[in-house]
Amino acid sequence: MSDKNVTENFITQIIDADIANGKHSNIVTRFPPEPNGYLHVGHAKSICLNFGLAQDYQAICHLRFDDTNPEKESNEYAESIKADIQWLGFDWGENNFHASDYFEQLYGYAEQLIEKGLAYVDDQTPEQIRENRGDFTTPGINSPYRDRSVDENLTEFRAMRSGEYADGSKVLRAKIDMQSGNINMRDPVIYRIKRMHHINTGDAWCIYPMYDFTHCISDAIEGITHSLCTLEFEDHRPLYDWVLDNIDIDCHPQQIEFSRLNVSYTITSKRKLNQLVENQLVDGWDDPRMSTISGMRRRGYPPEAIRNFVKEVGISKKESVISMTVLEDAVRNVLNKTAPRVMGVLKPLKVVIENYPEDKVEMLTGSNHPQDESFGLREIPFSREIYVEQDDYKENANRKFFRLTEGREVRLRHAYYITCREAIKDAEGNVVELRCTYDPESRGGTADGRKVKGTIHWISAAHAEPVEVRLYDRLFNHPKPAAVENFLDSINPDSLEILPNAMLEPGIVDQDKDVAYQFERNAYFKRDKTHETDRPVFNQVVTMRDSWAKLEQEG
RNA sequence: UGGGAUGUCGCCAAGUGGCUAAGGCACCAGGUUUUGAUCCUGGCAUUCGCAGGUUCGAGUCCUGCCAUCCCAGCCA
Repeated sequence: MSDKNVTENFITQIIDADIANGKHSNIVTRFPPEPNGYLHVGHAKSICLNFGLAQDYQAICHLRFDDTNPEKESNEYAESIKADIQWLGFDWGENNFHASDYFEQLYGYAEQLIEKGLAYVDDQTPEQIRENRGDFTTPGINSPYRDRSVDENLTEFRAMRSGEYADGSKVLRAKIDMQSGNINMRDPVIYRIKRMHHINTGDAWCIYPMYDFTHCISDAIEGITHSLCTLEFEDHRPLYDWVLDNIDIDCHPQQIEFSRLNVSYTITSKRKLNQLVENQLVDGWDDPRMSTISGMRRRGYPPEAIRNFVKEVGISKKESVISMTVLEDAVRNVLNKTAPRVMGVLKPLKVVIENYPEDKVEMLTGSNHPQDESFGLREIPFSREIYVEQDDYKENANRKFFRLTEGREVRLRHAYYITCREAIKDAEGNVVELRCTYDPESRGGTADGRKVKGTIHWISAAHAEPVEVRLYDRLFNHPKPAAVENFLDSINPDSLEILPNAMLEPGIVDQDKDVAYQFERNAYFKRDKTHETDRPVFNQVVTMRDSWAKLEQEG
């Protein structure tokens, strides 16, 4: 991969051309969320694009809250958005703006449109406006108020601002073309009356500008050069341009649309995500199974992995669904290089090594990363009673099973060769303990040239630290849950598996909370936010590739 | 029988008329390995939605067709 944040795409080509031909000396981008919810992977794409482009061109990217509809906005959301962007590794510096910072200027531009005869106050009811807008095949009908005089419009609009009219009783509309094939151009509403407390301007206003009027002007005020948004705004671009062409402003940013990011087996609709939270189908917005940025953070995804993922996926105008495996691969790639290796037994099975002295404890040396010596070594206690993974024993196993079964010898990672002698079962026939013997000459895991195919992980029973481990699977069973009639029907009932009795090698529970570990042969894990020293909880970040699981499934 | 967009390998995605159609994921086959992990090697589109046409030469240009997505909030 290149050292750029954003690989070449049709947008960088436009930018390069604009710089080459002198249209711009450099770029200014912006990420413009409405603070009405939590950010998800889809937003991550936009953040990585806008901030990444700014870094690549040594330019700046603004964070602008698109707060024109106080109905759904809150400071809590705004704060979470900032935290998510920072966590992803981006910095807006001094450039945190709000559309509401421009309310006064916006109002001025609205009066300007009125003075030019390009906007009018409409007294029709919302229903009348909708009816007269027409539909895809029927042109709209001009409002009876469309030809009010400039003076009357000015008077009416000022009265709207000063609070003389009830909410919803009047709107300001741009006078464009009720016959347009593009419905956005059929005299779009640009101001509405809404008596509502605003998170930034309080009760200063009772009229609020609409997105289409606000966004382009905000971009222009800030000197944005390239205004990047998603495909559904393609139809709005003529309106974006119309507004800027018809007010007195000397900056005209270029709106460019790209396709949204969809990841298979996930959902990115704010409404649906909210439903999951409301119905307590997940543990809040940051549930590790959620596609929210806070969810991925809690899960343990490294921000670098998300950045790499977005970069890998690319930018285009094609509607697409990216396989979740691409995201997981990005996570594994980072974790493989950064995660210290430790041993953790998820489903413990006790093993007694019959020929090992009862009270002996010896310290064995293990490497913290087999491919990177800089991770150093650690001492691991070994004793007569250990735990191994339940799945590492199988009765009547065939030759392909390189693990424990009666009479088979395996290597204990960093320790000794042991041979399984007998499985002890309870009354129901469940294997509850293994009796094994070890080869004292094989300390460290090497012996005479005997070939032992299998190496398994283990933990000294007396030294094991009990932890709760949470395993995650996809939240939905359907690759495109949003396409299912009722997306809740496609929820995977087994997306969370709690293992309350996992065992971890000593010395890990109190380590740095920001470290993700590889529990060798299992998966990558990271502390959950609820983790306490006396009640440790680890989340599975992502499994490792498992070709054995495939073989086993095939039989 | 409105307007806007998109169609290159199972999923993404380069390609901007001229050598054998990049790369990643997935998949398959080998090798190394004290993680059935990692790593390494090799295989994975005679063909670019379809049909015509222009050209010495087309995924790239033209015409027609087909498929899919978005738009009728006083949401963004």
